[in-house]
Amino acid sequence: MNQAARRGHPDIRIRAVKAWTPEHGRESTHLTLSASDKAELSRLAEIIEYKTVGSQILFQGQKASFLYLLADGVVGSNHILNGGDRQIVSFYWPGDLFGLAEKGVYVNSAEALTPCVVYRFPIGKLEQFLLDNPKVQHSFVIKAVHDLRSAQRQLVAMGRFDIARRLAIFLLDCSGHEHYFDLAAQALTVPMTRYHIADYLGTSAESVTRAFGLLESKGLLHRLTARTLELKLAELRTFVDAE
Amino acid sequence: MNQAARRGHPDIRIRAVKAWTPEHGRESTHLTLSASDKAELSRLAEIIEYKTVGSQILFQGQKASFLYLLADGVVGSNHILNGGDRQIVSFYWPGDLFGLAEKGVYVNSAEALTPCVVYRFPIGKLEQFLLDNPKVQHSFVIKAVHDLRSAQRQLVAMGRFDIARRLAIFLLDCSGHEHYFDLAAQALTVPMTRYHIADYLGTSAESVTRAFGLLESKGLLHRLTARTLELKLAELRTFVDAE
DNA sequence: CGTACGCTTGAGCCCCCTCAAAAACGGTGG
DNA sequence: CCACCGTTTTTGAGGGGGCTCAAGCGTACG
Repeated sequence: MNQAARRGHPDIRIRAVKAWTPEHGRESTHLTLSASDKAELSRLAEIIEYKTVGSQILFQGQKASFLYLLADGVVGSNHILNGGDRQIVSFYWPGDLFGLAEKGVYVNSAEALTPCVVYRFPIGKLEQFLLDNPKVQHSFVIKAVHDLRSAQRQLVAMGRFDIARRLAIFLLDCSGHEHYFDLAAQALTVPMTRYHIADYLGTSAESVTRAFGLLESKGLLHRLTARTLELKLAELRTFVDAE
Repeated sequence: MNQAARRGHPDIRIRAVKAWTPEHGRESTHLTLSASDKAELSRLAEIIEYKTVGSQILFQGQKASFLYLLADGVVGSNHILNGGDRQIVSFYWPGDLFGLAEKGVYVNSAEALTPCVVYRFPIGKLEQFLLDNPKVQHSFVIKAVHDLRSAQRQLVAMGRFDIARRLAIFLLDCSGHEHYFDLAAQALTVPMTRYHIADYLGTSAESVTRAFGLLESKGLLHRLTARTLELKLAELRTFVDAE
């Protein structure tokens, strides 16, 4: 078993951009929960650590008893088709919720792409807590809407962008996550393999490599190693915007 | 102005499949709201009719002041890119919510594909009502999660299915909406043009036509007219499942 | 009855997929 | 510390699905 109970209590934070509230001043990337809400939430949950890369956290088709909040690490959520093809539906970063279900059954599997720490909430207790705490439930609405927007953005990318542009968007997304992007050096540490990226972008690992080659030849990034990239954020953005 | 106030109060229903509740017996396609909740909700909203096909209900980039509940008709929600390309992010059917926003601004435009009737909720009032009525807010969580699943399903289709299969999935989705699918005759009345379908499937109108041709040649459907199709549901499903 | 829009069909080309294999990398044990 | 081995990444060649451009056809509406 590659999971273990823990002592320390990592912070409970939910990563989301607000839907209906205009932003004044500096953007905040996380929702604010009161200290007591955090405390009560953490009392509902179990903290679980997945120490080995590649651990399966939950399985498509399994009875859905828990909702997961990622405290640390990166998780990939994928859907397997009859033919065996795999589509990664989303990557999750610290502060994200995962364990999407339909009629009580998980819709996708979830795999740890790095060592991970998660809060695991029993669905029933969590639902009751949310009904008793409308403000917290409101945060969950915002989070769901946030994830819906992300999915739609990816949908637009899949429908209208070629693979180089999809990759550029993906890298820009990654660059938004502090722990994996060194602001000083503008260096991104990509936590996933070419295969994961390919399955996320709806293409093949070979095409991902070729797209990296193209972006590099255009001077939009520089490969220090296969998994550490020096990004030119502004140039990548104009490349994407040029459509 | 192609909108007008109305007398009658169409039913307030939210179309969604539950996330964490296993289904016992017959599936219900809509959430249940109490009569009093419905009454209070309808008091918050304004009923608006869009009588002409092609009416723009809201615009990408506009300040988001309202959330819309579709009571009758079909709506397309699309995102326009710099280059002018259009991606339809979702079709909405009676019981669906639309008007997705980020930081107080609509992310997509919404267009009436048929004459439509909508409930228009002022966001501020609606949010306050949801905070005061946790059970109703819970329904909105379920609905957001439902839409998230739909977006992810479409993502899988875009990433892993060829155009004929995407079209088949789309037609199967359409066949789930009573008003447009005649169960007795197994005849679907498609409310959108080839261009709409193409922009939804991430392809071109020409390719949509050719995909129709392929499905027809395989005996999975029969075109009575361009917009009325006799579907062989079971055959379409096995075609999709064969991947 | 004409015109605009939606639908269909055809021809040519390009992006990207697949198959194949080499090169680079990382971890393990001697 | 180094040699070995599996995995990951890269490169190459060939073929096909789908895009674009173009034109003909059907149909609804003024």
